[in-house]
Amino acid sequence: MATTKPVDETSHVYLIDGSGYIFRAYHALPPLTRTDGTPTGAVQGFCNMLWKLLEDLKGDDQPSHLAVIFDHSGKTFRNDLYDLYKANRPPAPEDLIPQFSIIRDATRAFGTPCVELENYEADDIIATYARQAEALGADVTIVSSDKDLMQLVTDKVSMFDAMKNKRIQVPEVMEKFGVGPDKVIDIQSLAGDSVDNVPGVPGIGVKTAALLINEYGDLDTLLERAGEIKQKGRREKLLAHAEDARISRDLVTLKLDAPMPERLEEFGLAEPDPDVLVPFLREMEFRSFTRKVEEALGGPRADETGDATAPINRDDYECVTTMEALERWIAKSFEAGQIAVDTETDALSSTASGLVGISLATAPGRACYIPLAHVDPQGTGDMFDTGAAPEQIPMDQALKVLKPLLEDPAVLKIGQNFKYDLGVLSRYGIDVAPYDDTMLISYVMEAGLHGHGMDALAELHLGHTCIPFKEICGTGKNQITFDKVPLDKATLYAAEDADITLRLWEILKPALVAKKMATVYETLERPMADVLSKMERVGIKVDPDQLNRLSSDFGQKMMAAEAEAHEAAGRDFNVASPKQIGEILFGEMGLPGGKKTKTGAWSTDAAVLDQLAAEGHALPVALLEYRQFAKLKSTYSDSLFAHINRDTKRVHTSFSLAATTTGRLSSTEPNLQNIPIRTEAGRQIREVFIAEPGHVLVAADYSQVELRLLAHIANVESLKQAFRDGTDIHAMTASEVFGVPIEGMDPMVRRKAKAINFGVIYGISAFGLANQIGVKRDEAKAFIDAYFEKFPGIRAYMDEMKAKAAETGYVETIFGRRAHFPGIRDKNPNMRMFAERQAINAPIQGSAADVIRRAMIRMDDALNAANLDAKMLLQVHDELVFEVPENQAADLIALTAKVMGEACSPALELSVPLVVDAKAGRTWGEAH
DNA sequence: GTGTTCACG
DNA sequence: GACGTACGTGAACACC
Repeated sequence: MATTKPVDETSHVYLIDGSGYIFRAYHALPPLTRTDGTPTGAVQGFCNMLWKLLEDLKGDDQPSHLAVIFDHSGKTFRNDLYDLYKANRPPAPEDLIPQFSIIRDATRAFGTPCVELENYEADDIIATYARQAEALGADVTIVSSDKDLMQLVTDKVSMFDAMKNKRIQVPEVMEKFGVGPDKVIDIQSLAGDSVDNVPGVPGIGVKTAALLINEYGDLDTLLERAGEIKQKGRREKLLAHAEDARISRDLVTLKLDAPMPERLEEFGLAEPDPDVLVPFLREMEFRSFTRKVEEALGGPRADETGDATAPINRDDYECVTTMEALERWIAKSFEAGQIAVDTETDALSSTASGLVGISLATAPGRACYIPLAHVDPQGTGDMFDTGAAPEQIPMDQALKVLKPLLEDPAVLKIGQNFKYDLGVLSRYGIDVAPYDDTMLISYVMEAGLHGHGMDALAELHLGHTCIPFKEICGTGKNQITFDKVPLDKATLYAAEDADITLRLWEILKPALVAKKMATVYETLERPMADVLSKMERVGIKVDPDQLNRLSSDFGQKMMAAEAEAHEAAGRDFNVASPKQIGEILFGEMGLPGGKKTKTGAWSTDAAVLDQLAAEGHALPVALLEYRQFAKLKSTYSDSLFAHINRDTKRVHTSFSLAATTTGRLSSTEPNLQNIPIRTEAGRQIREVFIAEPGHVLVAADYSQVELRLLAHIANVESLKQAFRDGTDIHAMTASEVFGVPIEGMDPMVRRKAKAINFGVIYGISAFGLANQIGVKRDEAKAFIDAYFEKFPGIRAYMDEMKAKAAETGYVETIFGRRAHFPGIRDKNPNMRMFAERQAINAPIQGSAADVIRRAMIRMDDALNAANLDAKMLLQVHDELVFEVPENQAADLIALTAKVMGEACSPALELSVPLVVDAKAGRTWGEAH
């Protein structure tokens, strides 16, 4: 921060014209944006200039005092003098506007006073301070190249053009205006200024004005004696526009008695505080600039404890191969109280991989790798392998001493995507606790802004590029598993992961608290790692024989459909190629093509083929048939079979906690959240998911959670009442919108209302609704209008979410989870409208995600308390699937209804009931 | 690697 | 007045 120090003859006061800086910075830099979409180009340019100035001034010209002065937004007293003043200025560019206030923050972050005053321009404040400093005997430098300030130049006051690195003193002013600084005002009054819309005298420029002033002495004398001028044109112009010249003089004359918001003495120069400036620059994501500043301000503050942003030095990592060294690291870990932990395995799946090694970090830069199951890198790995494995601690011995550390309640274990490591270690008998997860911390704060994998976070927060996995293990068919990586290379990679994780935690955890997102993290995210890790490990049983039967059945149907398609087309072609299908249908057969894909190719999706089939063509029917069975076979029956775990004979999906913008989970390898249910053929896949003998599957799903939450969030009394009464909500909507009684309602009318209800959740548009229910666009629009008429609260909700997103860049769920939409500020209207629909949908979808997360987190304790041997297997957004001994099914159904139904309390009292439908069956299909 | 299609909520 | 649009995912395949 600036200090207070008196101004006297020894002082040198620097006054920076901030507004001039801003515009120069804006035009000098490309339009950078931060990851959240905030434009930052001008901010960076400004920071660069300010930093460079401060650096350049070290030495002879070292300022004693320094301040940045800004124009205040809005009108000034000059507009009262002349209402056209600066009237022809175009408005500031749209992406500059949000940067004005950030630049003021930047100035303060540099520890530099930041001055502005309502009703005055920066120039007036600069003028007032300059004269005051001069009167105290100080030297003054005005950092600006604005000619309007040249009237202030004296032998004590000079200007400095930071761009051209040029000092402007009396001779330079003389050169520009042809007169001394004391006559600059007179020149400007005559010459005017088209940029500021100062009228001046038409036809008189700087050259002529200088001539006249040098002849007549000053403006007043000139105007008095204008009649004496010989040249007719000049004489008449001056006589006619004398008043304009006087107004111009009032406009260009700088105030020397502006009120001073701060005393000059308070501008005492001080070195920027790295603890303020560095975090600011980092938040702005000026990565290389941040590092530069860091180094200049005393270098990275790496000490014994290490600093998260200190340079990463992989040479300091230790490969731990003796018990003695391991004991040393364990002791250090207990001492540190918090360590980063990362596991290396021989495959990507936490449920089907062997532990290969563990890395630890006790402080930034202090990390080790403990290899446990590395083999000879040159070895073939088969029974003829004679190569010796590298020297390492036997796994059981190492785990025996690591277990107390990893389970110690006083030592926090920090991981990145820790669900993975929890799962691996759990299979080796270690239940890690307590823990933090940097991926989840990042997700809670910045969902929607960027990915949350380690590479992305390291790049973002540390400006560090991690060693690519490919570089260690290779790629394609030459890829090796981690246990074959030589220990030196493995150590670099593995220890770096732990090091980075610890550094990320040191940066992210305080930010989590500062942003008040710790509650969301603690109640909705962190516990989920445990819950999901357990579900993944349990897996779900599938019937392998049944899968095989389905695969061959689907295969036969594919072949039949393919033959039919070839027959209908009159030639052979690749039925799986949308490109060839398009060529045949819309080229050779000359059918009228409907939709195009976004690349301009003919669309051949199911909607298009359905349409053509309805028109009586045979080929699209065969293609639809083929596609259906090809999908079922490749994506489901074949894939599920391939995913059966060799040891458990079950299928173990992996749930991603930080993949979606809204808070939903996703499921991969295999995706068990999109198992078919809508068609008869597809439902056969569901029948393959079975329970162990003596057990049943129970599927418990929320009934219309999203609509219920919408009713609650948008506070629509009639909808809430309908849910309380247990009314059929779509019928009720139809009745309201179309004015028909619920009794004996036409199912088509109800279908339309249902589509509207869903449309609302998705951020409805007439086009989308028309498309969905097959009506004309204006008809759809009429439905929507009628809907909003009946439920004005919904429209208010939508407007509110759009406004909130536009203002803050994010929207929130009922439990405070945030979803960010950088596209909301995109200059492309389509992108913006897309972001608006997302912003409407996210609080609803995200709140539903929060609700089921709360239920899942409580479920384990609830099952234990009820003495049920049920296991939670899957989550499908609004549904939980359990496996339970047959005789406990009824109890489990009652329990799920209770736990899921009461998931919001006590944190929140929902104004609508949450209804849960639960059913038991021998297969997943049966449980529906 | 990108685009298209299609499975789910 | 034209433009392109329902929200959120993951996997397989064709094609470059």
